[in-house]
Amino acid sequence: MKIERRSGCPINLTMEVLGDRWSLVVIRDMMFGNRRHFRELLTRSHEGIASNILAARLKRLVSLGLISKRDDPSHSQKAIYSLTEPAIQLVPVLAAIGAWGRRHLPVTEELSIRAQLLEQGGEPMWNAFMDELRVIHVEDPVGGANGQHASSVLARLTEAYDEVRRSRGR
Amino acid sequence: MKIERRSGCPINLTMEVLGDRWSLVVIRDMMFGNRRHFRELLTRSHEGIASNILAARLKRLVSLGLISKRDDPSHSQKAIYSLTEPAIQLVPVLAAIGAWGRRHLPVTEELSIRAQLLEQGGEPMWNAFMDELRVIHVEDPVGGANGQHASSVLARLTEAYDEVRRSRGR
DNA sequence: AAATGTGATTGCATATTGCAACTGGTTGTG
DNA sequence: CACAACCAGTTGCAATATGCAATCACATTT
Repeated sequence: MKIERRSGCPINLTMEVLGDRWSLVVIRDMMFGNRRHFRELLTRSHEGIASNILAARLKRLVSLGLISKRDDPSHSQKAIYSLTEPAIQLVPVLAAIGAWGRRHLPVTEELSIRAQLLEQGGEPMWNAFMDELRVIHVEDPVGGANGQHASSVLARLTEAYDEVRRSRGR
Repeated sequence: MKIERRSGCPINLTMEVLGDRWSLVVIRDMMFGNRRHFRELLTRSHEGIASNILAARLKRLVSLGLISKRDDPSHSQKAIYSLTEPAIQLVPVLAAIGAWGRRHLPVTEELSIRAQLLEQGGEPMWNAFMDELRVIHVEDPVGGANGQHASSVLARLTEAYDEVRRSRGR
């Protein structure tokens, strides 16, 4: 995948890589929702990404080295997508973006509770979260995709999210 | 300006507002380069943004409330663009993005020195910087556009940038 | 009067996005 | 074994966005 490189500015280059409508949303779903298969990303997306766009984004992110793709041993047709180290290091970026969006945009409570916890947790929580992501995406992507690892930060975020959803009647 | 609102997730909503190739680059130039006029943003852009795209982005960002536009008293045709409070609060986001880009993308030294200093400075520096931005963009946008205010953080960043440029022969 | 500076707009080609339908294959079930 | 459900995408097509070069109407400076 060619990246334009109109300048060597870190902000510009990051926008050339992630400055589109969907890339960060896909990474968000993989990171916070542990969506690891094409169908999961497609059908459980709150925003309703189109299948051709999802396919194009996944291909692009793989070629840029932000995510990896491997066969799922349980099903010859299934593929497991995993975050790579560069994408895992986007945790502080997503935390900052989430904190900003929560303050300045019309977010809903259930979908912003995780951003709030992540902001409150600060750097120690981000580091713990990144360590967990390394286990389930890099060290054991297959087991990680199947939920075979205890992840305390991810579990706390997910629990808080489910809690709000329940209390609002789902 | 309509924002789609495909979901109330803070990350999604932020991408609906800022998830394109140019918006954050324009905000970056206003923030770190104090570019406050159309021509400045157009001709002193490292990336060479096209004039119609710049015009469209400025209009959009004004309508979203991220930047404001007022007449320049020194020239009846000139307009001064200023960051508003929401855009000023993007400082931590840009710091995180700059830090990530500096680590994972092929940045040049001269264009990443500011990202490095901003990362090292941490939250105290970001807060001081945001205070300075409030002075030159919100409290006195006209004087701020003319460089009439002492800004220690911005001055330090700019100085470091000029220093690297000189030492590499510009 | 002429040159330059100002914030844009226009025309046109190409690229991206969004949506719906569809493809070729695998797995699980009665 | 037949058949439905599941799987990762692809295809066709319309609408929108981007990129580039030229141009515009007006203001200020020389």
